[in-house]
Amino acid sequence: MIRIDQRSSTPIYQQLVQEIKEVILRGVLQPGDKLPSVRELSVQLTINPNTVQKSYQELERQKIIENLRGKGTYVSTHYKPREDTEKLSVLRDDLRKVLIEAHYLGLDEEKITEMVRQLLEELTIREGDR
Amino acid sequence: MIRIDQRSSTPIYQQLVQEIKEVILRGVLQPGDKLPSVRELSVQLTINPNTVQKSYQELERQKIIENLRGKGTYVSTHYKPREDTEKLSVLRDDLRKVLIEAHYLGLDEEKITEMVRQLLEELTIREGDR
Amino acid sequence: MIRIDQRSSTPIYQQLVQEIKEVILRGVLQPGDKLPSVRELSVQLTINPNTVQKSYQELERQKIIENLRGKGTYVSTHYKPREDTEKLSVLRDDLRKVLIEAHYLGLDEEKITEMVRQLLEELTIREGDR
Amino acid sequence: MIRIDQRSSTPIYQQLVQEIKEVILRGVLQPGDKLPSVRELSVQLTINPNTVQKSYQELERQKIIENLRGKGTYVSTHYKPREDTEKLSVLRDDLRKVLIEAHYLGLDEEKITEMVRQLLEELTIREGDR
DNA sequence: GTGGTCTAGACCACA
DNA sequence: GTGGTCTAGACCACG
Repeated sequence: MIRIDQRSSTPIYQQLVQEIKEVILRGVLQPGDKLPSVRELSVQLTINPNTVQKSYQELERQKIIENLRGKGTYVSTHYKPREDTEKLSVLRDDLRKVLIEAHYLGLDEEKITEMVRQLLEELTIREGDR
Repeated sequence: MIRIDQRSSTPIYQQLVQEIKEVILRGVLQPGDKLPSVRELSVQLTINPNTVQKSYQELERQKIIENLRGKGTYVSTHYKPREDTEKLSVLRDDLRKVLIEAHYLGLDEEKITEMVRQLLEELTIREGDR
Repeated sequence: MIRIDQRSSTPIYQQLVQEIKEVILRGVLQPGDKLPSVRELSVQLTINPNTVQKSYQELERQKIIENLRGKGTYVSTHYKPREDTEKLSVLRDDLRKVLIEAHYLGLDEEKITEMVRQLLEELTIREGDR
Repeated sequence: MIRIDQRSSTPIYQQLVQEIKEVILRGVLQPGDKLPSVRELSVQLTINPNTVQKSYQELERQKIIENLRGKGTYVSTHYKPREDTEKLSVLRDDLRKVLIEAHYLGLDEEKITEMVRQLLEELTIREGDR
């Protein structure tokens, strides 16, 4: 369900954050669901527990998951994006970078728009819809 | 014309690569135009010459600029994007990341699409069009 | 009357100690009053009986409540704060932490003082006064 | 300048965060000043570099300090507290806890208010004022 | 020389 | 059994 690329230059803990966010967004993990324990996941992915820990803490900081004392970690039931103009401006910048890159790879506007459309569709297939 | 954020977590040399690519894309620098010398630019941006050097090397590797020995560095006159399925897949992944992030910031598909549209427009205003 | 936040990072048993202290301070529970049994309270708050037990023990250690064997747990009738320079110095430290935090949240001295005043007022409304 | 209590139950990294915040608030370290490097401070305090690192990262997250790529860590020059109702409510709660504790230590309102006044005074002595 | 990441392994508090 | 903290030691990217 979750894949880590040990060879990638992006830190493992960030990959993991990313993957979990995606899994939740797609509805594979729903609000209230239990995530695997730190130890469990570390064994499964053959990475160090501390690394998993770091990812979980980052996700908790973002209010996407929450820890229930001694019971484990769960997908937040009440995640609410809050206005964050700074993050929004960062997002815009990241998007700009990607679009510039796309141009240099020879994609025209049409192809880019199509790729966006496709990805958005992919990401919004909820489990419940199946 | 070019701005570097010393506090950003993305390496300065990568920021610079990014900025130069954007400047070229927007037509501020056109094929055949001369880029500032490493020393010049390093002074102007108050960053280490080695850092500028590294950026120029990266851009040269990508065939976006070229160095004429003793004469300086110029925007390539013959840049041609080539099919690169690996880079394309990386791009797709980066785009996916941004879109996931957008969702968690509370943007719906409409707002995302609009943002893409806006950025694409911004990026394709060529100097020549003015 | 008593609220526990399972998601909070402060241990449940400490939250409970805190809450009971507050309830007594406000006079909702008066000296001599009976506290709910461990079992009762654990059911009511849907927490582990061991956790309630731990809280009661802590409160007993602080002489704030007392256990009459077989009869239940009662608010002490003879609580007397005793000079405890160590605890006082801990308190001072905790207060300092809060005040530093307040500054970093942008509160000026006036606002801080006002907040203290308000809270003190809130806390000293006794049931008997109603 | 900074003291860590290895025996304390509060994590070292949190103590360090706290201490640095206080040092900055008192003006011993001013905006733009360089903090000791991770390694340096870890040697000085005889704690693990990772622990210092964790503190620095937490402070950076709070925008109180910032990292200048390869040059070291500096006190932010443009810290601006931003409206954060959630943090404010946590602060209020913490303050309430302290005040309750104070009552149980036998302090009356007058003494509490006086202690607050004293601490506020202590904390707002800036280096520049000396 | 600076911080960022990761591993291995240990201990502890909490429920 | 769960996560939280800490240490020791290693490697790496960046400037």
